[in-house]
Amino acid sequence: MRRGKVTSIDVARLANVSQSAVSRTFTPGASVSEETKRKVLTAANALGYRPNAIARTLITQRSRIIGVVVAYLDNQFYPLVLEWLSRDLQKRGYHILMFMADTGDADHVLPEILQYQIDGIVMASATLSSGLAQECADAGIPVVLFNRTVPRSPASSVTSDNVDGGRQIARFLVDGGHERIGFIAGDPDSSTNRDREGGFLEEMNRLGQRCWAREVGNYSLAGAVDATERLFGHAERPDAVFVANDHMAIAVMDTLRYKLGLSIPDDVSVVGYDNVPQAHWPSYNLTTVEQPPKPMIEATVDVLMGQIESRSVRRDAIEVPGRLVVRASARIPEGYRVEEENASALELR
Amino acid sequence: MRRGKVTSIDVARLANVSQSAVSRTFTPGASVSEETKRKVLTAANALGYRPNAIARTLITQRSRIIGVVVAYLDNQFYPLVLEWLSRDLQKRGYHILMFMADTGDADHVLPEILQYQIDGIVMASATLSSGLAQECADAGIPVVLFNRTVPRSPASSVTSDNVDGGRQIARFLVDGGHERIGFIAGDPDSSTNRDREGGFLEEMNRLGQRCWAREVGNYSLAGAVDATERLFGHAERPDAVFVANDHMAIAVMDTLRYKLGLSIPDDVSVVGYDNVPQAHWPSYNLTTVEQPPKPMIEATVDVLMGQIESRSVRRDAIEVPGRLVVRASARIPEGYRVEEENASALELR
DNA sequence: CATCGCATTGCATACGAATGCAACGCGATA
DNA sequence: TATCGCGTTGCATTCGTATGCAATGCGATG
Repeated sequence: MRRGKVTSIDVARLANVSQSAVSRTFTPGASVSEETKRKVLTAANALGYRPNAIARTLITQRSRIIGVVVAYLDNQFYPLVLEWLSRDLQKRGYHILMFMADTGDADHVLPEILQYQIDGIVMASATLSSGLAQECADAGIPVVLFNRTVPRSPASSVTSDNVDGGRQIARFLVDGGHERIGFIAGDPDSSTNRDREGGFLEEMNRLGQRCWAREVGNYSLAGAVDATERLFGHAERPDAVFVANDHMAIAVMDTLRYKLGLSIPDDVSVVGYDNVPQAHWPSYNLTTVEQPPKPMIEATVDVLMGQIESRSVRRDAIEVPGRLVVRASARIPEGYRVEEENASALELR
Repeated sequence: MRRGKVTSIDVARLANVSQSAVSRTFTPGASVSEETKRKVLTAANALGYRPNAIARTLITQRSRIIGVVVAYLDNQFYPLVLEWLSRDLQKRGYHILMFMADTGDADHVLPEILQYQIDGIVMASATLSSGLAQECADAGIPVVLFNRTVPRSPASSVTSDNVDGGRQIARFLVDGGHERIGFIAGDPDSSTNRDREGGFLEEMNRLGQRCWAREVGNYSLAGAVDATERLFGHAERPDAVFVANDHMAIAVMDTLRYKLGLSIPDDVSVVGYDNVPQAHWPSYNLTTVEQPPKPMIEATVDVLMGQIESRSVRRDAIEVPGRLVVRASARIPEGYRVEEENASALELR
């Protein structure tokens, strides 16, 4: 009895049928009579039989496991993505095998991943080199870069329109009458930062302004604090900052208020990116661009399932629109509608 | 070449050895000469061979996979646990298969879990009935309840000393001269809430006070907001609140400040539990009891590895001490040392 | 009544790696 | 030179399930 040692053969024996019959009973669409199925289910139930997913994987060449690579989980955006992605996949009979990458680069975990015969890979807050992405493609394993793109990579990607988001923010801040608009960058090598900054600068330029100052925060809290101190360490300081994501923006706000004694938005406007749950906590009330998690996750699952079912690895690139969410952390220009939060501003789910 | 179709047989053929030799090369401690090993590794490298973990699992009866069941990830405590647990396990060659439970009760995901022949289970922010825990024990699968206990369950558990934490908070608040101390409970059925509340009430009693008022917040943000409004909705209001975890305490603070216009800690002291990263964000500066994640995770991994290696499922119950972390959200009595945060209060990692 | 077709069933094999067992080779020893 | 022992090696089997193929039985049709 130990180690869940009930096999299809045990069930077959008890039900007086062949092992094939047992297998067919648990294979949707297989050819079994109602009568046989009933006998098998009764026996299976009596013995507490559960099909062995590992053995099934070996023969069908499908594990129904998706490898998810993450580099960090302290930016709240990612835990939420993980939760919903997992629920979505679970509904379809798939499960997540987690891999933590040390830095943003996940190449070193790939060999481990490949050992598990997973059906697909999702990279979130981590990137894969084109070389390894190609290797996955050759092996017939679909890869989705979540919230990232890599130029000539064969991997698929799901992102929000970061360039447009950057533009919206530039317009919003200029419309608000700001004249010294600064930028705190995330990881300068990341596609999210490049796109957000690119759109932002482009639109600033179109509107006849230049980015007044720029510091790098590397998407970390400590980096954001330092960047803020550098940015505001001079006699003349910015009257607005665009911070490349909410995670940093919150640290920026705290630093501005509690270390530099500035008032938001009276002394300085702050805008972030992502719309993480904390962004509408009353302490922050952060104006930001939403990256809609649900649509992004749905797209990710669709891409994966599509490629898995058709057994063809393609390069799908899905981009969902982002939406400016206006709250109170930045001066509000004429014509912008302030986000109406739920009855309680803290109803997060 | 597709589907990573390189098997140990292919390698054996190329290296002019038997399949056994290939297997032994990749099995630490097996009997192979240096010479053979070299040939095999060369061939394996040339073909890009990776042992198939699924096939290995089938024969060795060990998957090196730990099933982790979580009910939600919005309380920051859990993503961090997940991250570190995953890193710890990865170092030892184990990986996490994630399961999301719908409510706190995880019984319905167990059948799915069992199909994957996992070597152990960790339940975090989710509970298993004693019946199913017993089933796992019978199947030889160790189960660790993380941050939870269940009375007569055969499952192991790792917790911090919640009773003592509750006592420390009572003492701290009474020492602070508070006279109307309220409590906002989490999930009343959870062991964490019971223990924290139990220790708290016991010590209050010992010090000659009673809990002035109590509301239930169910460990959710919305619940905490409502509980706060009920608790402070009368003419006479508490001069201190103990909130059963930080996640809720933050919502409580925001509600007190921005909805009720109260000042912390001048009008009311707030104390939480867990010491999540947000607790030392300058906006909150929350006094709380730390549940030390690293020791708790180490204990969890030790328990799992111990039981897996000895092939014996026991009921280990590990309890690590908690520590009161004094910050600025509650009036500070004589004799308590305020926590010195790192250079930057935002250096979280 | 003979024939055909379809649905159901069992047999045998395959998936990829680990391992008990026996055989082998080599050097050391008597 | 014959024997012993140890370190290597290959053979054959095993893990638990899925599935192609052939065999069976049944009712329907002519």
